[in-house]
Amino acid sequence: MPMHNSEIADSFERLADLLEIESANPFRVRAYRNAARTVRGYPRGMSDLLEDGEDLSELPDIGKDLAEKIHVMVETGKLPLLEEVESRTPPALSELMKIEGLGAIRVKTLYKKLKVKSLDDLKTAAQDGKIREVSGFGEKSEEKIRKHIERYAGGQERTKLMDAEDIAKPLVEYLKKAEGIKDIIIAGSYRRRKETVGDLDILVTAKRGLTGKKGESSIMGHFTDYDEVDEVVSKGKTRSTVYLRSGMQVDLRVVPQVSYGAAQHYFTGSKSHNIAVRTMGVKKGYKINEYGVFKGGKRIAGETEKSVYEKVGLPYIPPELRESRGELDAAKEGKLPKLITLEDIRGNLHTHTKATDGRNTLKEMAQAASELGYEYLGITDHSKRLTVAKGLNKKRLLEQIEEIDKLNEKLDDIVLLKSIEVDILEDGSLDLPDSVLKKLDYVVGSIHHKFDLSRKKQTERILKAMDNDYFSILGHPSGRLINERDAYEIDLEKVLRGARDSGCFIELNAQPERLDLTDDGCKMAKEMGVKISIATDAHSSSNLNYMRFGVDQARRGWLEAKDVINCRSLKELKKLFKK
DNA sequence: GCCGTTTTCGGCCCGACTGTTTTCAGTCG
Repeated sequence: MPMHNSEIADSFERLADLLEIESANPFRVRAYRNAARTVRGYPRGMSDLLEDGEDLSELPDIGKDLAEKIHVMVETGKLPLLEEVESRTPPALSELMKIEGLGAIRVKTLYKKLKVKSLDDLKTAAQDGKIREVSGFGEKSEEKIRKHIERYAGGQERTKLMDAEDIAKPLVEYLKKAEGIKDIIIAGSYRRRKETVGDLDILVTAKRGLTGKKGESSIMGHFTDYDEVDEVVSKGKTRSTVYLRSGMQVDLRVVPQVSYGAAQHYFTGSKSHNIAVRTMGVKKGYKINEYGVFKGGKRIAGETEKSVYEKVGLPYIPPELRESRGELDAAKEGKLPKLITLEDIRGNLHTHTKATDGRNTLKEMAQAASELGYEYLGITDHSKRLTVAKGLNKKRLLEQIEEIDKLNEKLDDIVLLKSIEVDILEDGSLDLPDSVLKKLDYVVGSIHHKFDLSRKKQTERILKAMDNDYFSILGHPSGRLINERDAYEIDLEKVLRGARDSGCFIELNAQPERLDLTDDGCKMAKEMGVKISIATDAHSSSNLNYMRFGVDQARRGWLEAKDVINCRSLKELKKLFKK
């Protein structure tokens, strides 16, 4: 079993924590954290890179030493230095640092003074009132620790973007009512449209005259008075942090208007993108922070994000690209993609109806799609193997084909396309015979069972399915459900190559809990010349609106309208489906 | 431990906020 990037990153982070507790050189500690971030965010597996003979020390923040450590980890599954450190410092101390308000120094103090070696020890010490007796701690610290142990135990899973929207939108509406608020934006990974977000970073500017002490604190007061606030962690003139009842952490920051762009840039991240931009600024003799771009103490830019990028000689970079995945080089060379927008979408190629597990009729789906301004809507009900969804057999599919033909005669502003989401069986054959598949406009094939095949077998299964003359689009290619079910193992590069060679397309499933293909997957597909279908897998007419989540993900994957088949006209699309 | 148009040594982001202090250390982002 090859070591996954996240496991390598976890080991580096644990090592960094323990070294920090041991008071190691802080820059060495940071080096491990930086390396962890690089490895965690790297689109390709370290083991794959090594297999291809790549030199890992070429990666940012990975030098000779860490390249060798990764090599050893991939080979043996072990990080000897971590084991050595863990033999003299209790490994669980690393976990204690995840408790809000506890850093390396305080964890070390509690370990030395109270022999706190684990979360349980910490809990007991807090309950017994021992912590307040340690110098440097007090009653309040002890109370906070007690509270945050519970919060930590309640889980620290990232929130799906759609759920984050449900939490953020009413809060933003509420904040807008605060006296003196001028602009408001949710920054952070929410603005980068990442599939999940950790916390909400809300940025506001206040009206002139109200940016003084009084205006800001009234905004903060309004914020912390919000009904859903469960706990106020900190509250200051320019920054406050709360936990909502949902468990979501929200940071609110107030900046003056002249700093709005710089602050947006700073708080939108990603961190590595910001560092790279700041470094470019330093080389030009500027200092860039959340308040602006400064030259010798004088602000020379910062009211808009565009002005910040301009000062370092770059065009505006859309938030979705700010992940240090090559966007700065592309921007320097004037090669940023012209990202796809929701308006580019002309149809939806994966939807279900009442015939299987959908909620609406063909006609209702057609009408809803027409209202969205679509030219076409593909109907892809399930095939017979999926009995729980009343999957269609040959006879019922033929009936649906007839029904669609009839309906199309009556519809004048939209065309329904005949299709199926056919199950890919374990051996790579399809769940319905070619004799019926060939009557369809196109075919979506998906895996709904046997998720646990080996990577090799799962890949071969898909490759074989795509070889079928009538196969058009691979549906939800990894099968993952965010926070619920891991992706099944596939060699995506091989699948993409297979798709290219057999004239197939890959779906970006826009369901907020799927978002499958990933952003990195989209980018890889684009680089390999494989086109994408962004589709909602709608099980009701209202689900058609999930398209925007798919478009967001596509933008994170650098996709342009020309990379997406459902940005084509119906005529062009039909040509694409002819193998 | 990484990095280099100030290149093999000497830097490595820093401001806001809290709590425990009595002028500041620790944490966070």
